[in-house]
Amino acid sequence: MNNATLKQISEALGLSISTVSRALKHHPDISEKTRKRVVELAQTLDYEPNVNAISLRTSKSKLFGLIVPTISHQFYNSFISAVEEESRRNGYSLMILQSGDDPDNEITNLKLFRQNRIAGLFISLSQATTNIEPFLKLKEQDVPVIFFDKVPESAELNRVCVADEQAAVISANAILEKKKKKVLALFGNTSLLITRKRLDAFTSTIKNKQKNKTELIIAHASSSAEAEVIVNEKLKEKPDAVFCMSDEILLGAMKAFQQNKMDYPRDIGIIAISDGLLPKQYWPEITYVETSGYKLGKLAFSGMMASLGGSSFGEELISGSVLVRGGSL
Amino acid sequence: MNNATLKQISEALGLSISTVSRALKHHPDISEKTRKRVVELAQTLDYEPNVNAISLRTSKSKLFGLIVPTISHQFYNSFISAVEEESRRNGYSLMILQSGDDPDNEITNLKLFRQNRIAGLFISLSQATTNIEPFLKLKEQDVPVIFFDKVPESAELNRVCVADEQAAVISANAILEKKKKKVLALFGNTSLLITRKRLDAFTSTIKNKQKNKTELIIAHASSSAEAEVIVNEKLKEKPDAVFCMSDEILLGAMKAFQQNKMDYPRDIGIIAISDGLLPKQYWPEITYVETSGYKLGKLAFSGMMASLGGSSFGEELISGSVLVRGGSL
DNA sequence: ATCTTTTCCGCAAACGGTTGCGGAATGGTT
DNA sequence: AACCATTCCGCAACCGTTTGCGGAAAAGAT
Repeated sequence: MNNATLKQISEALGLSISTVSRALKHHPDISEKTRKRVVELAQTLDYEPNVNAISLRTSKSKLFGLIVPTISHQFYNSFISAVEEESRRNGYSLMILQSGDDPDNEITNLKLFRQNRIAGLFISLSQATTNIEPFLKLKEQDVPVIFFDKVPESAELNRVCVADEQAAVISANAILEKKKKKVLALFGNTSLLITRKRLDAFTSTIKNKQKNKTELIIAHASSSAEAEVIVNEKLKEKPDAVFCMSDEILLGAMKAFQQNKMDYPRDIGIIAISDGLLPKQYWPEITYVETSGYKLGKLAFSGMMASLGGSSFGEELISGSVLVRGGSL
Repeated sequence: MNNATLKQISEALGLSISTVSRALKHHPDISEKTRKRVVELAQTLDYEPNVNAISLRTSKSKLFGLIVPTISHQFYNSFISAVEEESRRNGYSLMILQSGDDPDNEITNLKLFRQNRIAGLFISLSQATTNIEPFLKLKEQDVPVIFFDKVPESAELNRVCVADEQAAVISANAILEKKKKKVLALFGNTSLLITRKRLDAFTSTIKNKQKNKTELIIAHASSSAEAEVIVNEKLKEKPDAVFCMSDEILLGAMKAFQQNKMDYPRDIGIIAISDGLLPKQYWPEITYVETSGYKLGKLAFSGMMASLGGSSFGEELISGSVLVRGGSL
């Protein structure tokens, strides 16, 4: 389908294939004169080494796989951008697949990746995934697996997460600082580790400062639509602040706000944990605790390179969850 | 890096490599007895044919490339989902790269794709791309190129677009139907064919129905932030309807609405051309003319398969742009 | 003139899978 | 017993690249 080969160049120049190969990679055996001739022709012919031949020979590909529940999510978008950037800088390519939050698709994707002989895998698990056996099998075959964001519980795996507890604590403190008395706190599905971590950190922070006597209404939603319904319902209890643990939930909450013509921050305060894109879509902009997918991507990539180098690491947290003040609290 | 090879299976079974190969693909030369033995062992060994070896041998890869300005866009997300689905169904893989709306990145991405010997390319051009020479070169090497959404002007290329004119006409008619008198119409950068098509169709539809004497304020914005500023400004002229030709512009307009505490549809009507995700984030939901990335993706894929089969096609339009009524007009 | 370096380059095998061709083994027919 | 057809399988070459090894040619040393 494509272009020139070493053989073609060698024949055109009356050299052997091996000489051309060596010339192209500055092997000291090759004279400067010959090298120049080769390089020149290679350029005019748009020669690109055939990665298939190289991969076949070395049994090493320069391809990473990445699986996310959906790319239609700002957090993952920025994560992907970071990994893509770093991959390129390090001579790797990246293949992106979506699980659609379906464990079956994860398996299918995994098979595709194995066929393509990926050198490593980044994965954020689907909500329903319980069996991580297939991923371990990959690991046994010396293909590093980096779990990120939605990670399994087993501790000896390579995991990269945002600072869940920290983000929740910062959120809780921001709410307490504003002397809110009745907080509606919205979380995702508790089957996810990430949910439980944020939930625990948030509630214990609120409760430990008993002098405030802040009341807490906790609810769970596993989709925007669900969050919308719940907020519509709970608004009757007149909370003076709402906390959303994710973009998805924030979206539902904001829709409920609009339906009830809530005037924030006057009638009610709102704060969320977010990557930062969605909060800026509203006016006043939503106050949020930033969990950067981009930074996490960079971290995940360095973890991958370390794993390729043979080292393994426990769970790592990204440090800088930081409060970004909008006008919503 | 990975698993079993034909050689390993053949040695374990005391057969030759070729017999194993044939057994695995139901070649009639192989007896049922032998085939069963082979298939069984292959399964327990998790045998997967090495795509590198196959690609190397056939000079054909089962990999498509796809370039979009950014994956952080609902229209492209759904387009990608469609192409991904179809690719999988047809035994292809998909590699996704972002140009970041930068022609230089497009070239870099193209190089990556050539190294990976892609079998075909889907691309939505960056705003600034003027030189499509490199894509033509690909085409000469029998790698079909399907342009979609942001397409170049040359007519003999394979192009797949949404029904731009139709969508604009539907929007204009919806506005006229509501007897609006002063319409603020927001468009993107005129360097894009897509902008000019929508602009022309929209304005001529409005103007041709002179009995309405509808006044038209036309403005251009190439980002959300710009749209926000413009709407804030133009709101002083008291339009009674706003038209946004894209999600990006709608986002900016809505922010300006919120800043001015506009109560739509009471104070002002709004309508947009969109894939449908963003309009549903607001309440009341925004009335929009749907341009489905998903459908376009399906169309693009069938175009790709046709091209691989040797046929070429002119510009194709997706038929069904349809009005989805929210509560905003 | 003979021998040793140095410089420069080619041979060949290997990575894993496919496939045309030829051939051994088996069974059946006279 | 001689022959033919059928069934089943292996040999070998090829895709493009890399690399250890060995060797020819040129240059230098004695």
